[in-house]
Amino acid sequence: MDEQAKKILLVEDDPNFGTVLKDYLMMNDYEVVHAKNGMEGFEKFKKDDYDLCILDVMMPYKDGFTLAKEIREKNTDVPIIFLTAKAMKEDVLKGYKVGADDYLNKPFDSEVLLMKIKAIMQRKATETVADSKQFEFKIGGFDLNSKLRFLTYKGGEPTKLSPKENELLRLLALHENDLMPRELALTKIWRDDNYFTSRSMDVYIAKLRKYLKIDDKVEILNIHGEGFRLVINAE
Amino acid sequence: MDEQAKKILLVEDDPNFGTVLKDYLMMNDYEVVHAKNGMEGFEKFKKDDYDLCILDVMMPYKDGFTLAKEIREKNTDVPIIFLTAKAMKEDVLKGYKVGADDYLNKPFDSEVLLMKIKAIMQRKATETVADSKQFEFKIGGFDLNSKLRFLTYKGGEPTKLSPKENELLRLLALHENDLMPRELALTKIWRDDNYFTSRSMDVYIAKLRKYLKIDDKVEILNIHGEGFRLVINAE
DNA sequence: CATTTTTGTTAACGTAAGGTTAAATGCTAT
DNA sequence: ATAGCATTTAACCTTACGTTAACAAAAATG
Repeated sequence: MDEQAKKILLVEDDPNFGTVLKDYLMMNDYEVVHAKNGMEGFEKFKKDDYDLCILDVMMPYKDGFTLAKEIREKNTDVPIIFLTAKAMKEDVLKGYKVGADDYLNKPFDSEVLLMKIKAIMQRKATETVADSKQFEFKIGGFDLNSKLRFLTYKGGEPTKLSPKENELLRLLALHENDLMPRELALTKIWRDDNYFTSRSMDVYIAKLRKYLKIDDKVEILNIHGEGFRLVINAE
Repeated sequence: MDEQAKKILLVEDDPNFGTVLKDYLMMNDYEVVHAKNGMEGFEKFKKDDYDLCILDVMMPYKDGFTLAKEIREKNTDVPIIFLTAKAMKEDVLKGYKVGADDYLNKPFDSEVLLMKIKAIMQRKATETVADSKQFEFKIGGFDLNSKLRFLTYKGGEPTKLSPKENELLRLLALHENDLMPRELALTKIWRDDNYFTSRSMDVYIAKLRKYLKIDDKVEILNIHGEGFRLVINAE
């Protein structure tokens, strides 16, 4: 079952600490690639697939947040853990905006890190099955191809969807007939939850409703203060 | 499953280091041919098929980059790993867009090399199966002979394609009706991913579209921010 | 029922990506 | 050297996206 060693990209400029951490992780059966700065980290990231990234925040050439942002552009799903020097509130906040899964203040207990890693891997393992690999949805009379980003109604001309439209509709479809919390879309798609992103999301809901209008069995309902619900009515 | 020992061409002028490295690789079940300079390296390369080349950069008679370029002329697919002295900055390397799969700074950890080799072999293994050996495609009313670089429409006069046109169309055809990521073409064909190569690719997309225009069942669609899709519509 | 909060809708704007064309450069073979 | 390609660079244009703003409507609050 637990076939393949999970691969971790560790980006840490302090050579001592980095090596120690790497060894520790490897002792715990992870495959670890160690990059010494953000620049190198990104190169390594591009070259391979990783199950987790651990990024130091303070680094020369390219700090951890910038690196995370670049990584996110290429891959929306890799979990990221930040290592921060002190409990800087802003740092933490900034980290979550980029879609961090966790953060740790240095110095930290290595066992805690290990637990966090395990938890994240676990989460990903169960998430992935249902979520991550599903790209085709039947939504009433529509077919959504989420990989190629198009929406077809009864085999007619496909409508092209923008990335945001596509992700939002996909998320709604994953929660078909169920509540899709506002906050979920904002953190997953917009990676930030504030007044403006929320407004932006509303704009996209409007766009989707327009697309879906031709099928009156399909509608997006609002649940005030909670989120939205993609409803597919029977014939 | 893991049938044949992978064959590695090692070109390294330092006899001590070269021998040690060769032995180390052979201990890890690779078949290794060791050449002592670029000249000899190229001779050996021509004489056999290799799964990987490891080239020292600094060598008398013919340096690693020059050798790599010659190798590339004969074979666009062999992975190449460069061994460079620590002093050399990445900037210097970037000038040589030979399509290296990786770089290693001497002195390096032999385990790291081994991991890189494994990763590269793995990558190639999954890529190669479907891809590497296919040279004829039916694209709607067209026939593409990718070996001779001919594009024929309904048995008419063949159009000659330039190398880049040909490779790009072939890559699109390999992903027929599916997304062909921009980045894939840039790394595989242009061996570099920047503003200009990207622009260049667009120019070639335009050329291909012009060729394909006579058949209105065939079109190249853009998926904004992702890549292109060669669509072949039914009758 | 007045007021605040949340959502709906449309349009405008800025930025980035892609499309097109032509000129400059590079390459190869004569 | 130079003619004839292939390819890249450049400039310029168009389209696509996403955010923001402004205003309207609906729902909650009290």
